[in-house]
Amino acid sequence: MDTRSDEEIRGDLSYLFDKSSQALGARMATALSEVGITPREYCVLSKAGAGELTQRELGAVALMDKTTMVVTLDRLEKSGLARRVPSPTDRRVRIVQATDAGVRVIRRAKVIIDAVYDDVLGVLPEADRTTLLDALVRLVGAGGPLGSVEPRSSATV
Amino acid sequence: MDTRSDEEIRGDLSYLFDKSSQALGARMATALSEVGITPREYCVLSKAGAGELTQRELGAVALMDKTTMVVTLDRLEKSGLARRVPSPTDRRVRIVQATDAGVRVIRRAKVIIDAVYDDVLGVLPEADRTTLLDALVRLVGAGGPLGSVEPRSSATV
DNA sequence: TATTGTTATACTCTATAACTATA
DNA sequence: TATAGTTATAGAGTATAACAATA
Repeated sequence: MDTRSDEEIRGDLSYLFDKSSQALGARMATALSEVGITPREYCVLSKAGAGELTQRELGAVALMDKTTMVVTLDRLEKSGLARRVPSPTDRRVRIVQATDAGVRVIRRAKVIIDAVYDDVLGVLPEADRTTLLDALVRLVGAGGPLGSVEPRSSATV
Repeated sequence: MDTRSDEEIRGDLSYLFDKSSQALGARMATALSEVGITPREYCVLSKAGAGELTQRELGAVALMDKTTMVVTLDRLEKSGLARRVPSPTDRRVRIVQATDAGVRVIRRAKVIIDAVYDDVLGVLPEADRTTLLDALVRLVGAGGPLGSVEPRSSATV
């Protein structure tokens, strides 16, 4: 598909990141379809777990809009993997829980995901793998050039 | 925004790639807006150059659908950065050329892009930077686990 | 008056299908 | 019959605004 040489794409950081993200996402979607969920559904379902979080909190953790959360949960509920439980203390909010079937799916999905990671990273020598992951965390993590801005203390502003 | 620790996100390769791609894309879009083009427009315009490629060929090189190419070129033409020239040999096809203004914009954009790359990768020690880029090329390049499949010789099939 | 979750709506990006004009 | 480019359209994904129920 790509007609450029390895040397050419090495200088195109945007392409390297975009392609990595897109290709891994596609692989993951294919692999997870075996257990009948999408990567986004796994993200939500695995964070919901036993059920401590409200829809709003879950949206905050999974970095998605509350309206996106609604449609995601609609699908998870329809396929019997999650349920919305009314909060006993606040009748506005709903706690999200993975069902028993949902917990089983998460467990199987986790195995699949780890296998894909191993398969992808397996082409790299152990030392390079460590450097790659550490470098990405450095770039993307708090304070990094691609991470969210650290909330400064008001004194520095 | 992200409430997880560095140790947690280190195990989430999908997140690392997605966030890298998304955050760099956002930074790049902001930086390039200074010269009035989007990353996608830069991609097309820089590959068009003096004008050797048809719309279809340009779409193949830039990895985008011909209908996406149409709207991208419509915008580039409207802002005076590219033009469609009828091919002298085939009246169906159109050669895409960057205008003089387009060439100037590409040149300025290239400086901006390199500055962003330097700024982002600058937080890494030189050795780690090399390992990171080499590793990504290995993963994404031809034959890698996230790359396009090499067309095998018919003998091996 | 503010908040949770829902619905309706719109916007972007991208792709599919149908069309035209050529070959 | 096939191809280059265009148009129309539809599908994801995501976001904004208005709304109902509740605080």
